[in-house]
Amino acid sequence: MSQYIQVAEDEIEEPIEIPSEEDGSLLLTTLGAQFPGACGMKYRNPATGNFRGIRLSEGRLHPPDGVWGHFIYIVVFPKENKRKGDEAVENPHAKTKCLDKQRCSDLIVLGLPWKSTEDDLRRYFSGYGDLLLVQVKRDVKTGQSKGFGFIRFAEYESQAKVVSQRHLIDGRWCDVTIPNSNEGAAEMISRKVFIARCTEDITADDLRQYFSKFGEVVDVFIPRPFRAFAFVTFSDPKVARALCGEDHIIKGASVHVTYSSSQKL
DNA sequence: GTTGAGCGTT
Repeated sequence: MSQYIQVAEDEIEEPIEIPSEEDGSLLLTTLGAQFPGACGMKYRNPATGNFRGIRLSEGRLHPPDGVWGHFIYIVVFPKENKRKGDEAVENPHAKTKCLDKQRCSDLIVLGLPWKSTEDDLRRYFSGYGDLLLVQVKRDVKTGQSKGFGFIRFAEYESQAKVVSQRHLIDGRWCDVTIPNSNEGAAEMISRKVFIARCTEDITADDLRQYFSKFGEVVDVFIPRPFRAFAFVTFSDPKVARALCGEDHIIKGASVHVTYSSSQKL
């Protein structure tokens, strides 16, 4: 029969009571309704003092030895959410940690009228939430718009809403999607990452300072003359790997992190 | 001065 199970974000937080299904299993979706981004549960085994994982099968969590009992269960979130130096970890408001799974990305806006400006885009999309980036791509010589641009929201909810519909901007229907990130060689192991789309005012110090919050930076290299990219080397390859595929805003520019294509390991 | 699927000065 259905019962209520005590679940908490961690051992010091107050538990929430969450209902199981008729067969005693707990739907992961039910857990996710209270703890967005949750991927499992664990509990402290009194006999050993260790955590024990709860069995998950086809979206259902199953009680240990057939009964939930009086334990307080702890929600488990994906490992990426616990990245060292991530601001969500330092944030005292634990709730933001759950939403961390769904991070904002840059969004491409396709089909813009030739005349649309960044101000037009900002005016239009600010109705959906706070914007961290607004760009209209132009021919560097003529200044003529290429008919597409990029935006980025502060909140994932804004992003989710915007990509779910078409947009009438200055009389033309535009599509907004997550851009093609050229993440081909995913499983290479390296401490060095390639930083694409750098602007000329981003210095080596800027890069070092910015990326240090994710892990120890051991080298920064910016090719001269300016070529709009740079290399950052971390002491820990795990930090490099975690950052790959991400976009980061530095001095107003959305830089893109990948592994560098030509690399001697 | 033009255009209308795509992907951001590697």
